[in-house]
Amino acid sequence: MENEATILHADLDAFYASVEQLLNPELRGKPIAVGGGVVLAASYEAKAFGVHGGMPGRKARELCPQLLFVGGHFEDYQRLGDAAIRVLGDYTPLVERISIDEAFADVAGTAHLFGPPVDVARLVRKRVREELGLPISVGVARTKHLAKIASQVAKPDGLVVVDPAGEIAFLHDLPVELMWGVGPVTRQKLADAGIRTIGQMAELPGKSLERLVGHAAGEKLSALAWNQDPRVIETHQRARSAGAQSALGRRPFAEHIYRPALRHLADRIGSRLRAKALAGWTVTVRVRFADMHAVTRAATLGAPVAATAILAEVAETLVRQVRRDHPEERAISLLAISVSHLEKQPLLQLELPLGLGDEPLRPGTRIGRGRWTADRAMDAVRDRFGWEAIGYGSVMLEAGRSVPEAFRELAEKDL
DNA sequence: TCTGGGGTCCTAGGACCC
DNA sequence: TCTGGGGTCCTAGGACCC
Repeated sequence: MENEATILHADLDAFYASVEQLLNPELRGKPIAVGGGVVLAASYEAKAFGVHGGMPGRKARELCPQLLFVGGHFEDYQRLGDAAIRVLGDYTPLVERISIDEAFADVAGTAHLFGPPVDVARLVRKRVREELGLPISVGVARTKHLAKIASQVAKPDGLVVVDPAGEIAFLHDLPVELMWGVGPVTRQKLADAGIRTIGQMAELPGKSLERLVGHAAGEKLSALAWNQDPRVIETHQRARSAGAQSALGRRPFAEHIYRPALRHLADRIGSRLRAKALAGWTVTVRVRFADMHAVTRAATLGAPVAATAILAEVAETLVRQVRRDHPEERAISLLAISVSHLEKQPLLQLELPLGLGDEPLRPGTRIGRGRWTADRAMDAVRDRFGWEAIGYGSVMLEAGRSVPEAFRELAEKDL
């Protein structure tokens, strides 16, 4: 069994852009970008001009003057992404969703029902095309790493099967940046050492690779280059942190700016945590200055927190520390809060003394006055009437303004 | 007019304990 | 007074992924 290619990696092509072209036939065959200030997704027609996700809208327009910017149908993205993953789920319970538009599946145990993995892959592609109207690429291989690379090679709208007998031949001619874990920095380091293909990386002595990219990354990349991938399908993984961030443009580093912004971020995180009965011990704040250089400050508390007001107060204290440490910085461009070391909360939240002044936070600071009841009441109102009904939700809408609220929710991982 | 948002994991140094 | 090593936790920063 282990020598058979039973892992599928399915990846919807240019997902948001494809949905827009599905919903509006006039957009089909044309270069389009979802987003505005920043490109969230580009159609293949736009990619031909060099436009890609994450690119500033202005640069995209320079590359492709006829580029059409379209508004996001965020609810449709969620609906169609869910539907595509459900198609995979029709053939095996072993589905690991990676993001809104991407998932692994292991069909080892269901061949007697649906035929060999290649047949399942063809069926999935056919059904997603016919039932949802979307192109999806699928890679089939013996490991997750090979299946993922195969689906990338298959794009757009293709199917690639890696025969277990030909894995090394398939892998070794490909460029290193197709590997999981090789981003721009590592790609450049490897290029500087004359390494461009996975085969060249495999030939490199392990020690040399570790000197280039560090111990852990070196070991992982070496194993992958030699086609050793120990990862298995994991159907549900617990979240390790929950965070929120907001780009602010360029604003004064002043309390009347960061205080309401932090309130809003704390509110988003707090309500997500409470919805899953989670709380976290460590609060991390990130402040990005006008020159895009960023610093972080963290504090591990004496009790896990999920209350909006507590999160906001801790975050404000940490940001004040940043301001004290960087008095020369006059403007900020982004604020972020993250809560980690999460744990499941018992039903009752204890009332604890609050000890936060202007002095720096120290590990073990006792903190966590309840405010649980008020937060839960607010959460309940929102469950019925929506996020905007109550609270800090609208405070930052005019200030933040970069990305629609709905897009944030798409990016949220299940906690 | 610069440059989104939500995550995971690793490294390195210091504190602290044994 | 000086020397020492291992283990763990914490913080800050960075690379990477979608």
